[in-house]
Amino acid sequence: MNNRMRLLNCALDLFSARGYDAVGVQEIVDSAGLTKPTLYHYFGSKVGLLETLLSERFGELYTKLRSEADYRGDVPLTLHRVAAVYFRFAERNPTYYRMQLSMWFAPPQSESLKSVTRLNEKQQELLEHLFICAAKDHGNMKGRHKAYAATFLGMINTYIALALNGYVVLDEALTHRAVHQFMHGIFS
Amino acid sequence: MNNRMRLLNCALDLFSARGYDAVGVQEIVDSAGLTKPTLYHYFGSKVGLLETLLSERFGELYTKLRSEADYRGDVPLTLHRVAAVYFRFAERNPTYYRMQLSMWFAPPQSESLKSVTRLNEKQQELLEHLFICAAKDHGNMKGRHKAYAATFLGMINTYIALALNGYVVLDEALTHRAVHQFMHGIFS
DNA sequence: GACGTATTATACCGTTCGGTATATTCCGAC
DNA sequence: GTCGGAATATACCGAACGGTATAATACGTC
Repeated sequence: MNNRMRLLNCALDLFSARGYDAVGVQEIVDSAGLTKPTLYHYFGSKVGLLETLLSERFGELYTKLRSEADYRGDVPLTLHRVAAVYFRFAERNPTYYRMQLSMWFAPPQSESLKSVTRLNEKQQELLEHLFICAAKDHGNMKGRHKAYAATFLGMINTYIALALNGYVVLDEALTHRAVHQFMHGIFS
Repeated sequence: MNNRMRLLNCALDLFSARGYDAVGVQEIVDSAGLTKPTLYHYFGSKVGLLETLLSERFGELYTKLRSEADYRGDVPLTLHRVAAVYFRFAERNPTYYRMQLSMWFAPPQSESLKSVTRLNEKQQELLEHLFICAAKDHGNMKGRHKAYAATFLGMINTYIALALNGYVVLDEALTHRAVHQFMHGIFS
C-alpha cells in the first residue's frame, strides 16, 4: 500500500469517527506515519483530501447504482435492486457510509457539506430519472418525482443508519419490506 | 433580551448553520456584540454552552412528548399524536431542529454527539415504553420495542429533514400517511 | 555516473483555537 | 454612601490550526 492510499484510509477512519472539522491535518499524517508535505503533495489541501476520498469511494457506489437502476416497467423490482445496491455497499463499507451519512445531514453551510452536495445531487438525479420514467406507466406518480426520489433516498439512508447502530439488519427481508413500505406510502 | 439569551441565540444560529466544531468561541461572542469572559461567566465552556442550548430547547419538546405519548389502547392514534408533536415543534423551531438533526447523525466519537446522546436516549426510552405497552395488546409486537422505537424516530427525523429542505410539507396529511406507512411496515 | 522528476522530511509561517488572570463597571442591600 | 457580588472588558496564555518554503532523498532513464 502506497502512502497516498495510507493517507486516504487514515483520513477516512478519523473523519468517520470524529468528523471532518474536528480532525486536524497533523493528526491524519501522524496516524499514517507521514508528514504534512506528503499530504499536500498528493491532495493540495485538507478539503482536497476529503473530495478525493468522497469521489473515489462514491464512484464505486454510483457505478453499481447506474447499472441497476434502469427501469423496465416494474417499479418495485427496480427499487428493490436500487435498495439492495445501497444496502450491500453500506454493509461492505460501513466506515465510509458512516462518514457520508454524517455529511448528508451536515449543517447547510458547513465546509464538508459543500463537498458532498455533488454526490447527493447525482443520487437525486438518478432516482428522479427513475421516477420520471415510472410516471409514464403510472399516471398518478406524475410531477412528484422530486419528492419521491428524496423520500426514497431518505428512507434508504435511515435504514442504513439504523443498521450501523445495530437496530436492524440489512438483509433481503428488510430490503423487501422497505420497498413494499415505500410503495404502499405512494399508492395510499 | 439579556446577554445570556443573546449568546444562546447567536450560538444556535451559528451551530445550526455551520456545525459545532466549525464555529469558534470568538465568532459567537462577536456576533452577540460581547466578549469571551461573558460567555465563560454564564456557561463555563464551549461545550457547556452547547449543553445548555440543547437541554433548554429539548426540554420543551420532551414535555410535550410525554403528555401526548400516553398509550390508551390505540396505537395509530398515539403515534399520530407523537408525530404531530415532533412535526409542530420542528416547524416552529426549524433552526434548532436542524442543529439537533445534524448532531443526531454526527460521527460516533464527535464532541457534539456526546452532548445529544442523553436527549436521544430520552426519546428512545419514551418511545420504547410506548411500544412495550402496545405489545401487551398486540402480541406480535413483543420483543421488538427497541427496533420499533428507533425506526419510528428515524422515520420522523427523515420526514423533518425532507421538510427542512423543502421536499415535503409537515401537514396533517403527511402525519397521517407517515403513521399509516409505519403501521403497515409493522403488520406486513 | 549524471540528470530530472517524484517523493518525503525539517522547520517554519501567520492565524485562530479554547480558555483565563486581572481589572473595572454596574447595581441592589443596608 | 458604602459595601459586595454579579457582570463585563482588556489583554493575554500556550497549543493547535491549515499551509508552505526549502532541502534532502530515492529512483528510473539515458
